[in-house]
Amino acid sequence: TLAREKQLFSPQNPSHVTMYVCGPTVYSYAHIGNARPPVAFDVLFRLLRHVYGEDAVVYAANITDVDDKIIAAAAESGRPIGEVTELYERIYREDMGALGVIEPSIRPHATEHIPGMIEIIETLVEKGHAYAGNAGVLFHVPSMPDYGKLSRQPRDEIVAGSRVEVDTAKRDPADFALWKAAKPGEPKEARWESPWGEGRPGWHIECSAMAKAVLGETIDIHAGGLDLIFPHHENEIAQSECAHGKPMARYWLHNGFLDIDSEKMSKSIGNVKLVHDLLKTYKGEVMRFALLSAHYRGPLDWTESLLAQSRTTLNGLYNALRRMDVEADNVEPPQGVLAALSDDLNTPLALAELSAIATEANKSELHDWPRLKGAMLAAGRLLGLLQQDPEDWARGDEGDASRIDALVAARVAARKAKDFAEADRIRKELAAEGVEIMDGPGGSTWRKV
RNA sequence: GGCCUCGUGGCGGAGUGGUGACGCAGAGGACUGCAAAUCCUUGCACCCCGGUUCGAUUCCGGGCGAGGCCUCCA
Repeated sequence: TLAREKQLFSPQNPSHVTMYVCGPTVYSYAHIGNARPPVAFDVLFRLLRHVYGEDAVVYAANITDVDDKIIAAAAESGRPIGEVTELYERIYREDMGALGVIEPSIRPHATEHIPGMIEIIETLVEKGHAYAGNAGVLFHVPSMPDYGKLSRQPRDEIVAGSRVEVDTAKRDPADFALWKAAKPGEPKEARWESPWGEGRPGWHIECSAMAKAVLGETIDIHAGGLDLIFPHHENEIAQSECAHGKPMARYWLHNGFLDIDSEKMSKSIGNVKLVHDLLKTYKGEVMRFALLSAHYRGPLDWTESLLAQSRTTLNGLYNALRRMDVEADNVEPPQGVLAALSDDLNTPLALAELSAIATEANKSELHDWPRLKGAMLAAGRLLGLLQQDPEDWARGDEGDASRIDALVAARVAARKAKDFAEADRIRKELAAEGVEIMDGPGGSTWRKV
């Protein structure tokens, strides 16, 4: 984003590659749009680990557990702040896990890094980039000559077109809060001692401090949603670079927005879809496939038809794996898939490559199965797909498999005896409960549709 | 107003200065007792207007259209 072009990635230290993605504020359930960055950059994490080695990549995704919204949510429900944040963090992790997101290397919590935040703010005050007032400490935007380089917002325009309320405490209208003085009535758990009295950190400083603490002053990759470019990431840059005198991140990546049925997801339209709820209807892997079906930088329109297509395509891929009933070779990911992902995470192209391998596999003979199955699974590992047992996938949520197995066996016997009326009757009976039978030369299999 | 994306066939969605990826849906065929699954075949796609070029969906300019950001929304 900073360069406005694709660049060749080269880490500062190939044995210690660092990436940071802004994580959730844990005060409620995550919606499907919230899931896009964790899923997209999970693929990046997997790719980097493949290229540089599992232990060489350090991925930090924070948990924002102090924030106005959290305070409000806690007050509203009458529960302690810690209880609210713990609950929603747990749900968040479960939801992301269901989408195939592997745990980042580090999950820093804002509340664990307050001293680090205070330290950076002190440095900024000392260096003349920040000043304290009654309401807290503010970053002085004009003190940074190249402020706005990420969003390319001319500073005057920020002020002229902004929705900023005139705040007399600010020396410049663009100045933003580093430290917010506690207001009367605010809960104890949301205030910390500081050189400027009791209060809590501003949003932006949290990420600056956490990134520095767990990854260092200059990180390789910083990523997040498009909407964070301004002001969040712009302000992170301002804080970190003014405090440390070096670039905060060498590469910035931002994912596009997710729409629902061609409309922006918003509470006012009433079309917000929570991951937690969607998981009751769709398998997490189907949702992940849908999320990866568009390039991460582009928009993604979340529709019923997208989900249906994703499910069908994924079924086909699992079908191919199921057919190859052999031990898979442990092979490198297919070149085409690796090349696609290496080119700015081109997941749609990678999925196309995967489909091509599946087609080849469906045409192949036994002696090619270990290699092709291995190739599909290796590609799947990079994408976070196809890691389930194909039999389990086919059987879906069907609990009583033995009863179905018995019926299928009875039908096989009927067919052998050329009693096709009985065979068709059994097939019809199973179809009524969503079980589809597939007859092959080697016998009959079934799957839950 | 400023900054920034994007506009590809029924749908999703890559990509490229010159033989129309891939998936879904549809049509035809093979296979099958019939199906399903699978395979094969099939689809006069690149918003409009100029320009550059032997040739543009791809490069340049201008329109039109859609969307995002402009102080705490991924």
